[in-house]
Amino acid sequence: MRSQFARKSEKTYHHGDLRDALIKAALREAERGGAEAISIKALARQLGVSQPAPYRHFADREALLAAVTAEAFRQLTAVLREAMAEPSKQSKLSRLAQATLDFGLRRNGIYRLMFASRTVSCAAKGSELHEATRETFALVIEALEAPAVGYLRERQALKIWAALHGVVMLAEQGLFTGEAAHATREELVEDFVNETKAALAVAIKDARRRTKAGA
Amino acid sequence: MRSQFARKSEKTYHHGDLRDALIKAALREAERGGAEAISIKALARQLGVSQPAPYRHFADREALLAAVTAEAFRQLTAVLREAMAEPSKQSKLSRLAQATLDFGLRRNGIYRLMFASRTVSCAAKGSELHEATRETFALVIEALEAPAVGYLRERQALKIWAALHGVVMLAEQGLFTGEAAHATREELVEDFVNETKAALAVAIKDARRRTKAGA
DNA sequence: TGTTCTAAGTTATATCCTATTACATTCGCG
DNA sequence: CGCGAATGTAATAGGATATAACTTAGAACA
Repeated sequence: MRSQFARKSEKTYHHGDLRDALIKAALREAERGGAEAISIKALARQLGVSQPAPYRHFADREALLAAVTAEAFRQLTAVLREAMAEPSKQSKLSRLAQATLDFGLRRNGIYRLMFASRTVSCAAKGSELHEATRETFALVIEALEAPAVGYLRERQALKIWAALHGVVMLAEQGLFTGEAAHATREELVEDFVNETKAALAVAIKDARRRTKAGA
Repeated sequence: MRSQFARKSEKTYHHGDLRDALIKAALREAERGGAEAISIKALARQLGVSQPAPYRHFADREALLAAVTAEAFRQLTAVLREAMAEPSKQSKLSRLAQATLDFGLRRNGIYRLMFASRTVSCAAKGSELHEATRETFALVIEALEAPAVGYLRERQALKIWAALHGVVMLAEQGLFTGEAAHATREELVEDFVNETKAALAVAIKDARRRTKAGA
């Protein structure tokens, strides 16, 4: 693999790994400015190739965005997996939650690309992007550290996942800076984490009791 | 006020109320397609004025988006106020929550304009847009139907507001259509509503007990 | 090893969009 | 009624997406 820097000096006809370089460069652009900041023309310029060259690798801008978003989801998955793996007094769920918040705020442009654009909802069922999002969600379920009892886990995972995104969104909007913000974002996230744990414990106990009664 | 249709037939030099017509037309465009679907040029064409005419009313595209977003917030506020006002067996909070979900899904393009773009976070403190968002949030606090005890209300309002947005986001992403979706969106929202009520009741009772002890 | 096929570049071009400048028209107020 | 400000228009510059037709080099096989 030839880097985009090598390309600039060596000036070979073929870039070597333009597709990958485009995704990486697009991620950098999205980091500040979200999806709107991604311009195929500008990327081509950056990488030292002609303006239409990227179209050899992506049918159109949407296709590039989908690939970039998929890569972003994989990065988030990696970050969350790492956060869950490191030894800590906190629960896995708490670490996943705080890591999500951190990712959402620190890399907000990318985060908006992932959750606030229509790219994901347009992804077909077997697509790279669709798979990447499902893998991330699977990690949320794993973080609950609860046995699979019907769909209880999935339901609680959906709830905490939704709540987390809401906190990131409102934080980005600046709703935490006014007089309303006597709760920090981290505190709110921890609230949601604790409520999730409690609800999950109750629901599972309840389900088991019912199973026993039925047997 | 002269409508954009009158403009087309009468063909007067001055539109009459171009600023307002632009905002209304832009809202229609945003309804399908979000912010990206708003093109100043296309709007001008629709309204039968020259392409640069809109720039007499908005410094640039961002300024138009801000005005459109502010109008969207006012519409949401109106919808929520109405939902809260109508007689119902449900609590005010529940009605506000379900109405928000409905708005977020039915008018998703506009919703994304309001919550998923950087327009709001860039709004200056005294701006029209900033005021419109604060008014909406004030309604959330009102829906709690709780006395002001410190910042307890604000905190719970933030939490339910965040959770609601999360549900809308994930629903739009299609996370409710897989095997994980044995809970409908409405059920999840109702869960959050109930948790909020419970948490609020506990917190207020707790705060009062402490006040009494202190007195 | 040499030929050829194909993937991955290039240049040229069409079309759309934002935004500015300089000019024209009309509204409203003294 | 006349003049200035508000609100239009035409012309134009510059950037973006996307396609078509042409070119190059890498690989694959005789």
